[in-house]
Amino acid sequence: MYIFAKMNFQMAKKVSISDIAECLGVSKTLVSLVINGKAEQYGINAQTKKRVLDKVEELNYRPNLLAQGFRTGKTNTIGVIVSDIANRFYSRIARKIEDLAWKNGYSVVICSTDENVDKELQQIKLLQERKVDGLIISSSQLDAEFFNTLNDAHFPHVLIDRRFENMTSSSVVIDNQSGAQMAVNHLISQGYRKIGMISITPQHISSIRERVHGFYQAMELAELEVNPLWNIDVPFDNMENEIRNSLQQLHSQHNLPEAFFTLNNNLTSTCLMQLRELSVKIPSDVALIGFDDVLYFDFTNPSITAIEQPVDLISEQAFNLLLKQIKKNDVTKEERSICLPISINIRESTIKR
Amino acid sequence: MYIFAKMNFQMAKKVSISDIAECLGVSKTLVSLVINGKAEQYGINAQTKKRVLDKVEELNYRPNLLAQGFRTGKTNTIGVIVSDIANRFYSRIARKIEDLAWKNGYSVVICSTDENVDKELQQIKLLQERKVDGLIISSSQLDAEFFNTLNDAHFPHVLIDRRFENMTSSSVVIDNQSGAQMAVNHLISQGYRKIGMISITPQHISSIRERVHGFYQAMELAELEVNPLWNIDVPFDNMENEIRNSLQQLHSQHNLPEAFFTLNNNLTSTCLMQLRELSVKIPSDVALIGFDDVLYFDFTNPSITAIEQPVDLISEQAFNLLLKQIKKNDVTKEERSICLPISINIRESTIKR
DNA sequence: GTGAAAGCGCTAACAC
DNA sequence: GTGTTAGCGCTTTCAC
Repeated sequence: MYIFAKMNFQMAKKVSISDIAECLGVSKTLVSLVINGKAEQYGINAQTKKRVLDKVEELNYRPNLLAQGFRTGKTNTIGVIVSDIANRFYSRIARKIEDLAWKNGYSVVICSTDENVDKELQQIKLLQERKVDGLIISSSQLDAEFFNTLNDAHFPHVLIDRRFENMTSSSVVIDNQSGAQMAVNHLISQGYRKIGMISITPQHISSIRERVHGFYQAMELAELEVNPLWNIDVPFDNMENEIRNSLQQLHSQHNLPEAFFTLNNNLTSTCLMQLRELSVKIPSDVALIGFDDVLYFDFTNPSITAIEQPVDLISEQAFNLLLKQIKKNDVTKEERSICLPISINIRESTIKR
Repeated sequence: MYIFAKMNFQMAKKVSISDIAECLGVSKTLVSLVINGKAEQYGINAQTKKRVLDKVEELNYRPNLLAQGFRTGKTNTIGVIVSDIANRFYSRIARKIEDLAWKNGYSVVICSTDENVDKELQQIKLLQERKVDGLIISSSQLDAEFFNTLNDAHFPHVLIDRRFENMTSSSVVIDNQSGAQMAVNHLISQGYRKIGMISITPQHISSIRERVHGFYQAMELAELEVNPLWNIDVPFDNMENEIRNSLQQLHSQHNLPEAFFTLNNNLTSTCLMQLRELSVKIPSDVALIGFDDVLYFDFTNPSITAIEQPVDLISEQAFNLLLKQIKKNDVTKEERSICLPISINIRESTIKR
């Protein structure tokens, strides 16, 4: 098999549809129809069909994908736009999407936005010009209006991880609010009362906003006070320094809360590092729970409790929704807005001894 | 800027080069030449040029990239093929390449092979049919002959991370042998004598083979014996179980070595987990050093000593080599084979107290 | 059942 | 300096 494939490869010369036609003394049309599986539909003679197919095999014909794409406007390529493909959450999603795409004959073009709107916009435009058949996108800071326009133009696309109010586009997100509540309630059940939160700006990103909302709601329901000093808000591009400074200050004032809830895996890792640096004991001095679980939270010191997102499911649902649009199947109002449940992995960082 | 870009976006109708030509009463050729910056070269009147450019602006003309690609055979797209884009080493490389590509006007198509030769071959073929301008590839199990053929055909490509003997293609790898020696020597300098190695099959992958070789060489130079029982060799797809079993057995026989050298970041993580599971103290019972450093080795328990690969540099050099080939600049025999130095990050897991 | 021909949007050789 | 023309490889309408 391997050797055979390799041979095929070497031979890959440029044989076109008209070469086949000429060889066989038939028309290009016929060849095209057979190749595209429309033989039956057009009532083409079974023998003729076989002759074509055999010749295709013999000459090892491979269609010129560019010509095909040019002609049809279809490229069998989809675009994936996220803030940073090196972030573990997104790289896992990308991997899963790539697998599904491969199985369905699609290639995947990847773009990282760095949470930059202009870059994101340029990337969407470029991908459209490249005539990708669809887009799966975790949008930084565009808005409902923008995607609605895209939707009205019937350009297949699915938003993941983040979405906008009053948006008619398809989307797959997770239940951020419940996730945050689950996190806070777990802390409360362990007896923590003074709870702080470390979040990231820009805060209008829906996933962040909903997590923040969930936090406040859970605190309110438990009739716990939210101390603004314990709510640390850091910018996307200077996380580490800002977290260090804030924690140092609280620590020197002997004013750390009993627990921190961090809003994504990067914040969690950074927070862990900085607390260790300050020799703050986890969880005895300060407990730590994070949104978004990653493999290594299992063997850090201490291991870290985290809210887990169903990465594979997100990818699958998003891909299915996209494929549906590409195949021109209607996506009903009910189908197009998917919200998936989260779960919690409880580990040492929140267990009171 | 944002609003403006959005407006442009909405307007994106299909205006072609002949629309411009017609509007202006000039020929398509002229428009094409101006747009492609060949006005001077063809001695085109500055005024005419301006008229064209203005019209392009006014009508918000955007070239049809598919038509362009079809005509020229250039797509401003490069392919990146690795074993698994969700692996942190590769996702970081992909990210860096993507950045460089973006800055140079290229898009990136990503493919994961799962170390499967047939899949890899199919992907290379597909990308070639899609007429990507070049390929950066960490090849699983192809061979020098294959890539030499590719090279003879002047298809731009660069191998990273792994390469083959007698290969004429460009490649960027790291100094695996020295890295392994550095690791072993560090262990020796800390007083460890009984040193084991955990490696992965298929072992003919050059990076793995070289690391193994470096290990043996360093042991020999130090006149230390290599105990075959301490050399654990696990398959790519069943790492975890095999490592667990081997360690359990050695542990129950009270025959663990004083230190383990693991050949990639996955092996390191898995080994750490399993040793912890067995309540083996690191480094007092067994020390641990890994090839390939990742962020979180800094805050595991204990933190882990590791050989660091210059990820950004690998990406940069590979991209530059690729660009050079795409631009038809000669890559000399000296330039085409790059081997980058590694470094060591010493942490708790190897420090004898 | 099959073929002729047009044309997608662009580039480039050649003509004037 | 600028225009004419052919054609990349494919799909698709329409004619026979």
